Amino acid sequence: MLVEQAITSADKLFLQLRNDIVEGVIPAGQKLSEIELSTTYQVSRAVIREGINRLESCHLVERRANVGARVVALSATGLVELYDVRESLEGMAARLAARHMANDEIDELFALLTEHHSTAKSGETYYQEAGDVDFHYRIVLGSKNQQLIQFLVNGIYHLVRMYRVQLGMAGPRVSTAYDEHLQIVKAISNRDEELAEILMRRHILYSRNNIQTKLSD
Amino acid sequence: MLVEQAITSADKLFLQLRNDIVEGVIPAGQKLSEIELSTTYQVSRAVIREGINRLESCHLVERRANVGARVVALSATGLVELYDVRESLEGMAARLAARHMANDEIDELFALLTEHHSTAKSGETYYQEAGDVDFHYRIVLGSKNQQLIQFLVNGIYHLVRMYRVQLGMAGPRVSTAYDEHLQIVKAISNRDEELAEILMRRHILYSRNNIQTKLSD
DNA sequence: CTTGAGTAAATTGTCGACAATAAATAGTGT
DNA sequence: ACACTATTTATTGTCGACAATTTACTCAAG
Repeated sequence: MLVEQAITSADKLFLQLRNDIVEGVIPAGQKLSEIELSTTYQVSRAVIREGINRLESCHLVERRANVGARVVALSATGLVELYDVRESLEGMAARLAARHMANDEIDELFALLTEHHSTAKSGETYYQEAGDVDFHYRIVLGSKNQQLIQFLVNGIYHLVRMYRVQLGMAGPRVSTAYDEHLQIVKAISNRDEELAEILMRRHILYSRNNIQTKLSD
Repeated sequence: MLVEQAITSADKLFLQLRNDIVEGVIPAGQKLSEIELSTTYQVSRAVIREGINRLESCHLVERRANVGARVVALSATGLVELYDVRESLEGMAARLAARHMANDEIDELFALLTEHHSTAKSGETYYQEAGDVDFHYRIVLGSKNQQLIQFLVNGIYHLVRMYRVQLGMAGPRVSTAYDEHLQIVKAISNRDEELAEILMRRHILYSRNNIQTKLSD
């Protein structure tokens, strides 16, 4: 996993706040008061503002001039919209991965899948979700497209996780996902760009539909 | 066109800096010294830092802790990578536009195309590029996907423009683009999502290839 | 001449105070 | 009681100064 190391205190604050927001410690829609945060975290307002600015770049908070920042309000619509973006970008990532991934990277991917599969059968849902994240993460990195990597890893993934945690739909659909993952890796292994993209898009579309029906209840 | 109005002085500075960077007044790779900028623009360093932070969210500058910010270094690779991302996202935008655009919006789009076409025949290259931007812009808005709109309009479009200006390839391929635009709008008008996406992706792929060959010289 | 440690200069990070703006409250007239 | 205005309060925006860090420079040793 990519390690983001904090250098300045603004870095630390940013990472902590991002985690707190993504994991739901700070709930959606909540106002982020600069004064309040500066007293709780024992740093000056300049540091807080710096941190909030970065959260804004991740689309995790929204600011209005002279009013303040709030954690983004989440809605079923927003999550579904996000999945459309994911479908498009990760589909492209799978296509590029089929073009650019090294052979040994693909081998590792196969190994990872079987390992996750055996762990999943023992019923540990935590590892299931972690495995899913890891899988998508490697495909994205395999695209070798820095712009794409940047958008997905530093932006969209945190957003998706926040939505899923707060809407109470963490870690669904893991049992069926394994086979879909396997087919994708096979397509990449065969250097079949077209199929890799199609399968990845379907895979994410299924998740989208799954979420949409769950939200109807 | 969407009007971004500046409220605070940090807003004004951000918009000005962004424009200067995108239009090449501030060249790629240049260091953005906080002290220097604060003297030239006659504002405090806090305002400068705020502005630079926002430029960072647009991926127009890169910062390193305790070192400073520089305008992103551009390369042929980077531009091509960006076009892959565009292909994916705008393809999805065209698909969603075919699903969600209102009939009168589509009519306006047709009208816009013929108008731009007649203007272009008089040979005004400025309007050609503006027309192209306008066209893509409307498709993206027609997707009604706020996440997608956000990513493209506030992020990628500025980046693409910067790359194109600085690599000296503003406004190419306008003559052939008209027909491609027309076919896309027809597909949207027929509510043919699949075709709309395919045509948009091809359209952007052609631009990508065009740029790639030009960069080889 | 090159390499390295050590020092000096310049730049960024952080802080607390003040100014400007928006929200909340109190007061007045109808 | 209601609507509207004036005032107060709280929050964000901006500023200049200081601390921490990096970079540039000096100088001595090999």
